[in-house]
Amino acid sequence: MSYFIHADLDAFYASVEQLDHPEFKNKPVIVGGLPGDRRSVVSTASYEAREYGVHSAMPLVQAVKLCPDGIYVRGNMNRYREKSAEVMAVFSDYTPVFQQLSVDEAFLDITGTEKLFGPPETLAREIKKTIFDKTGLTVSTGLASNKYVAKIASGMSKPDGLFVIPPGDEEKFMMSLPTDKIWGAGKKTRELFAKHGLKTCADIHRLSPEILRSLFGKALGIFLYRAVRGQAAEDFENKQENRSMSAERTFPYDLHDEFEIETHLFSIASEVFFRLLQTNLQSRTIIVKIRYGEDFSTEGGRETFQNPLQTLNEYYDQLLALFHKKYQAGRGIRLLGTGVANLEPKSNIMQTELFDSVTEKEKILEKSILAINSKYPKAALKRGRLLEPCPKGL
DNA sequence: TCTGGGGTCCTAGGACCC
DNA sequence: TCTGGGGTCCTAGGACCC
Repeated sequence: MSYFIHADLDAFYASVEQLDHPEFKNKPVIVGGLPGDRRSVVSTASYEAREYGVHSAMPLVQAVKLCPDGIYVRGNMNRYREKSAEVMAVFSDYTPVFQQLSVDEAFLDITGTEKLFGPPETLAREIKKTIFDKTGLTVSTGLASNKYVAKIASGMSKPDGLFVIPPGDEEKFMMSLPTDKIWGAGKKTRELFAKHGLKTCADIHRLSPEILRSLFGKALGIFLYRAVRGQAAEDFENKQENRSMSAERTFPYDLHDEFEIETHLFSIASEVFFRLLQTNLQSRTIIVKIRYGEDFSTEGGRETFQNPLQTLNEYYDQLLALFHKKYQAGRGIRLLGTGVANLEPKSNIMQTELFDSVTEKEKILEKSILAINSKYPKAALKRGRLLEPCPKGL
């Protein structure tokens, strides 16, 4: 028999803030921005703040209206990652087979640990206690025979709970749930459920695979068929990683000025390229993303090349060309983004042959400049080329 | 309400080749 | 002439997750 725990930290960012600032304890803490920040969104609300109706993804201005006396902070990802690492280290003390899903949740495969740690439920309680003792954070947990059901169970144990689904009860448990508990069916799919009068998982359970496929499409249809039977565990078993890398920025006021637009494009591209350099990956595809202010519409563009990108100069050249191909000149820009895709492990085979020594020197120089820029971000914003080609004969 | 940022996967259609 | 089918690669947009 297999056993999985899904563990999910409660109101993670807000809890870390309360931990680091004891005066925030038992107060409504909202992470995501300061009152007055335009176009921000709530990232995490403490349970005290949720009493006011504040929740994740809510526009910050609305949160301020609901909870004017809340404690607002922009947040500090580095600190949250640090705390996350402490938690993950505890998990790995109990099982080597654990899968981190995001900064605040993980699956633990505890199959076969009974001799060491006792029955699964006992172990789940011990893990919760250890996390709290060592990090001061509370964690919601679900225990089941597969990951999917464990994930749903942990969601129902919030906050600071443990929800156990005994082996054999997976299908019965799923059937008892309303459709909005299905992990993997979001807003649009729930609208479809409503349209077809599907209120509970049992309603979906009655539909044949063929009907599900015709209503929801191939992949989603099959997924739903399995999900309501408590069998959808393999769906995220082999999630591919490192397929793309991107950065984007929403501006408090729409951009119109070309110089400003290009400056931001360069700055965002530098950030992506620097992150790419810190991996052993390379990319042949660049992506641009533009969101217009007036109607919130978003457009993308992408281009794939024969050979992997070598330098930031090259990346920025191509990006700028692609941007101007897609941009509807004159419209105000709310968001700019760029990224690289088709990531693959770096191969050094062709490089020395295909690329001349100028490119090699350029790469080395760029690398050190980007490293300096990341250390002193104030000095980093610089439009145009990082390095101009050396004029001939000088 | 006026809608972040960083990801993954799916769908549909076009281009191209055999 | 007036048009198959499979495979692969690519693009654009969208759904979803945390």
